[in-house]
Amino acid sequence: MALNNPTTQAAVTTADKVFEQMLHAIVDGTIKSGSKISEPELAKNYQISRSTLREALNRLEKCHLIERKANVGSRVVECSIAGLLEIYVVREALEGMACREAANNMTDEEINEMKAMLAQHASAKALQDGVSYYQEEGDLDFHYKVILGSHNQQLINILCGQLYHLVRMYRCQFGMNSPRATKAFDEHSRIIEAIADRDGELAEMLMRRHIAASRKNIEKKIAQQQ
Amino acid sequence: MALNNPTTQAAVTTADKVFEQMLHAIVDGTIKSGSKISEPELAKNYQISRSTLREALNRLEKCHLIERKANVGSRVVECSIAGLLEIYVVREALEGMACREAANNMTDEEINEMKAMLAQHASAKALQDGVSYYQEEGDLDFHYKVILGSHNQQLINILCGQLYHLVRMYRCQFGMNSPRATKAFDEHSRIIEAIADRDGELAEMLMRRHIAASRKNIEKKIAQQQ
DNA sequence: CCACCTAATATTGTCGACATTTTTTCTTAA
DNA sequence: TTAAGAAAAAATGTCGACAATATTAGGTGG
Repeated sequence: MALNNPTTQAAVTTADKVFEQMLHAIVDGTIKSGSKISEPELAKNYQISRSTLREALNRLEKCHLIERKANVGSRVVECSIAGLLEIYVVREALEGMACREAANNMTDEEINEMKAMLAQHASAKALQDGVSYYQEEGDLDFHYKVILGSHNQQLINILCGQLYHLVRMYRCQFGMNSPRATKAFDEHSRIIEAIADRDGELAEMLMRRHIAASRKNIEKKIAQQQ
Repeated sequence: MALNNPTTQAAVTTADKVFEQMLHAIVDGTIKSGSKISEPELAKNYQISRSTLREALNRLEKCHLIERKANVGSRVVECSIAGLLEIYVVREALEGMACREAANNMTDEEINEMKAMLAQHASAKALQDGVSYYQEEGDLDFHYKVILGSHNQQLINILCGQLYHLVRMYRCQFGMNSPRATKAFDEHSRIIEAIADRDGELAEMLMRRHIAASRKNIEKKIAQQQ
C-alpha cells in the first residue's frame, strides 16, 4: 500500500504520529464514529500536550473524519447509509474523470505497471487463496494507481488525501468487502484496456459504471437487511 | 453572496477572523501567491499569538490555499496555468454530478428560486449596467445554487468549502472575468430547464459542457497571449 | 576562487498556564 | 414536581516560553 499518499508518508513530527494512530483508531472503530472527542482525555492518553493533539485533530478534520464546532469541540464523523452513498456519488464523478485523464496522461510505463498488477491479481485469484487480498488491498491498489495516473494533483489530493480514508472507514465499520470479486476483476481489466487504448471517453464511462455497480450492490444489501 | 458557505459564516473566534482576513488577502493577491509565510511576522502584524495564527493557517490549508512542510513552513499556493486547468477538470466532474443530483433532489421551491434569480440576471443584462455583476457575483451565485441543490454534503463541502476559494483566487489574479456573458447566460438557462424537467442526465451533460467551454476559452486566451 | 564543514541565527514544533465559553449541577420559585 | 435561573465545574481558545529543526553566515582547507 502506502504509495504516494501524503498522509501515510514518514511521520516526522509528534503530531503526525498521533494523527496516524488516531486515523487507524477511527478507521477501525476503536474510536467510535459519532463519539465526542475530549481533548484533555486524549492528550493524557497519548501523553502529549493539547497543542500537539489539536494539530493532529486539524489533520483529521482535513480528511473529514472529525467535525469541529467553535467553543464546543470535535466529534468523529457519523457513519450513515446516506453518508456512504454520498461518497459513492462523489467517487463516481471524480474517479470517472481521473480515469479519463489517466487514459490521456499515463506514461506507457505506468500502463505496463498496471497490467502487471492486474496479472498478479489474476494469479492470486486463480489460487483462491488471495480472495480477501484482492478484495481489499488489490481493489484499493487498482483505484489508487488510476487516480495517480491522472497526473492531476487536485484529483489526487481530494481522492487519495481525503476521501480514501472515509472509504476505508466505511468498509471497516460496515464490514462490506464487496462480494463482487470476480465481476470487479473483469471490470478492472476492461478499464485498463480502455486506458491502454488511450480511449478516455470509454475509460471514464467504464469507471463510472464500475463504481455505480458497487453503489447499487450496497443499496441492494441494505434493502435486504431491512 | 455568503449563502451557506461554512467559511463565510459568522466568525466567532479570533482565529476565524484572522483566517477570513488572510483569505481575502490571498485571494486578491495582497499576500502574493508563491510567497513564504513567516509565522512570527504575521502574528505580529495581526497582533495575535503564533498559536492562533497557526490555527488560521490550518484553515487556509484546508482550502488548499497554502501548503505546509514539516519543520520548514508554509507557502501560499502557486498560481499556474496548469493549476488552473486542473481545477477546471475537477469542477467539470464535480459540478456536472452536482447538477445531475440537483435535477433529482432539488425541491420545487428551490427550482423556482433559481428561475427567479435567472430572470433577475436577465433584466440586469438587458439594462447593460450589470454586465460585470453578472459575470462575477451572478455566475458564482448560479453555480453555488446548483451545488447546494444537489443536497449532497460531500459535494457541497468540496466545491463550496475548498475549490470555491481557489477559483476566486485565480479569477482575481489572472483577471479573467470571462467575456462569455451572453453565451454563459443562455447556457445557464438551458441547465435550469433541464433541472426543472428533472432530466439529470441532460443537466449533467450541459453543465459539463458549460464548464468545459470556460476552460477552452481560457486555453484560447492563453494561446493568444503567447 | 570554490567547496565543504562549523557556528550562529532564525523558524517551526511542543509545552504548560491562563482566559473565555459552554455544560452541568444545584438551588429556588411557581 | 417541574421549570427557570445561578453558581460551579469542565471544556475549548489563546498566550508566551522553551526545545528541536532548518537556514544562513562565516571560516577553513583544497
